[in-house]
Amino acid sequence: MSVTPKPATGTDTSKARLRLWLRMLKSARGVEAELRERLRTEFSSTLPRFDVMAALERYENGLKMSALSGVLRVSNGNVTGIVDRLAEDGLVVRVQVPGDRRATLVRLTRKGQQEFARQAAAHELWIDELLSDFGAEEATQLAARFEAVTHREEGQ
Amino acid sequence: MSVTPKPATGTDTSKARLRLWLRMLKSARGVEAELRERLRTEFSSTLPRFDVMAALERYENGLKMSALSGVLRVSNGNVTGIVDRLAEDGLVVRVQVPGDRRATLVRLTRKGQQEFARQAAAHELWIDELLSDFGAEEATQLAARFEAVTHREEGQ
DNA sequence: AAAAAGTATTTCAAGCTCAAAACATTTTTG
DNA sequence: CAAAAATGTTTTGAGCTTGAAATACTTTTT
Repeated sequence: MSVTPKPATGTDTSKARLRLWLRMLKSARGVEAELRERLRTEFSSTLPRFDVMAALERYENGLKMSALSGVLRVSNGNVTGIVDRLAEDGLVVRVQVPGDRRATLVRLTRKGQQEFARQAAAHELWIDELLSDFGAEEATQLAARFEAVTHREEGQ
Repeated sequence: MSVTPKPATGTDTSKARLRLWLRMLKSARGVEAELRERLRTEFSSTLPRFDVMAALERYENGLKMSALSGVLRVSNGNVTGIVDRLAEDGLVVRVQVPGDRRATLVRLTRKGQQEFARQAAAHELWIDELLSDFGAEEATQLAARFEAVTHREEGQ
């Protein structure tokens, strides 16, 4: 009698979890693909760019590159290229941090704020449409249930 | 009085749906990242490679390149590179289709079947662990609920 | 003050991803 | 039959992604 149930392949439960995962993945990928497509055609942009702008929107004082990759949970080097391109388009700026010559703060420009506002409004409408099978209550319930998965994955 | 409710940003319902989407995305990405990491460290492989092998497993007679990208719902050109690398490793083979000199059939080799069996067993255990917050019943229920999202996204 | 350890960011190589273009071959049409 | 349309695949170019290495600077230790 072990305290932790012995993990076994082929259990009813493990099969059900596997099916759930496959569904979740298919759903999430489907919605994501649709969002990518619409960002591309309607705003000539991408999901990673949108994600970066969304993060910067929440932190008006700007974020250091490392903080940005931390918030987005992507690798350090990853953000460099995305911010490079956003900066080329004048949507963000890199600002030197006074006391520390290593660090830079990334911030949305006014233009970036305006552009993000447009995209975010469209984004919310799209999600509303794509998840229209869920009512307010069910959506709230399900969201709560998924916290479990999220929290299992290390802090925050 | 319109038949379809007028879409509006900032509704309670649309806010709830947005939160649900953000949670789903975070959960799915978290699990996916963990799977990628484990495939990388334990099998020196990747999720796309695993996906391709899983598809080929289900179709023992092999799949044409176009059918493969159709099943996986990724672009045509995408699969080319993944299959190239799997073929280099001797896990799949390209077989000429008798009547049609344009097409090739991709098939798992014996080695590919054996390797996939190892990985699939580990994969099921990982999912069982990562989704351990869901019991058999809840998992089944949720999976059913997500069919809605999947089916909203065009055929199959 | 020099050395070592730590922090912040970028660069690099490899692989994934897409849409669009290019090729090759087959089928249909005029 | 020849031209045109359709089908099957690969190539191409741009961007995203990662982990690891390289750079640059700051703080702590000795």
